[in-house]
Amino acid sequence: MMKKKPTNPLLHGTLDALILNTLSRGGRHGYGVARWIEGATDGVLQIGEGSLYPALYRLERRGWIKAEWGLSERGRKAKFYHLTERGREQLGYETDQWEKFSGAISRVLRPSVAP
Amino acid sequence: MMKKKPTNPLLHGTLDALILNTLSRGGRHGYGVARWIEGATDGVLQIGEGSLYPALYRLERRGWIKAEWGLSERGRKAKFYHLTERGREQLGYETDQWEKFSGAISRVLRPSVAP
DNA sequence: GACGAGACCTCGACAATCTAGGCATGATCC
DNA sequence: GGATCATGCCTAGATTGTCGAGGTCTCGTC
Repeated sequence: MMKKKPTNPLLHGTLDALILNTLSRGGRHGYGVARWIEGATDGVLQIGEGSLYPALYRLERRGWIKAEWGLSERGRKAKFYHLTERGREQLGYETDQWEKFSGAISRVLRPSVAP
Repeated sequence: MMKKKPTNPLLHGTLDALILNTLSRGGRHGYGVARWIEGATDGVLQIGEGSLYPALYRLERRGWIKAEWGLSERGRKAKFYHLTERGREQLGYETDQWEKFSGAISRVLRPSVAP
């Protein structure tokens, strides 16, 4: 059977860090952030727009990113985001958290590695 | 500032796999599963009972684990769970998913690793 | 006989994601 | 000129899973 989960709950909580990290490589508009993450992971991570935009607002509300309107490479109006100083700190914190927890989970899930 | 998230959203979706994996090492009662995971991760992962028991019911409802009452080592009545055949398949599936997604996330968050 | 730890259970709140829509514009192709 | 697609933004509602805070019962110990 192997019931497939309807969605992708593993993304839970990591989307913030993914977006912050993406923006730490240079400003990008929202749509571009999602495309970049998909490309960088060979399509493994798919960011739906219903997840993307709420996440961007959340990050902006918390002062971790800032937005300004501009024109995309293709000549359409687009909202460009860039990391703030506090956003960069937050990225560091969340990256640490990710390594700590994902490491712990991996050690349980993939046992029997000789020490 | 580095606002600390109230809870631990990284656990989202991985708790099932953690429980299934724990039970794949031998039957255990619910309380013992939580204690084992905490011990195996040096306390990094803490499983609250408000997360634990709902998760166990979920897994049982889906046919991945089965329960029977018994007596704990300390002589108290306890519900012992063990993996079913479908649970073992599911564990394989979820472990694969975890490696796939956590690998993708790690590659984004920790870039610049020479190939 | 009080008290803590073991072991179970449940309710309500909450946070984050997903589904599924909608809008507008520019490019491409028939 | 019209259809269609990709780009780019936005939102409402449902869903899911975790968490906090409560509660019960029993055993062992002091």
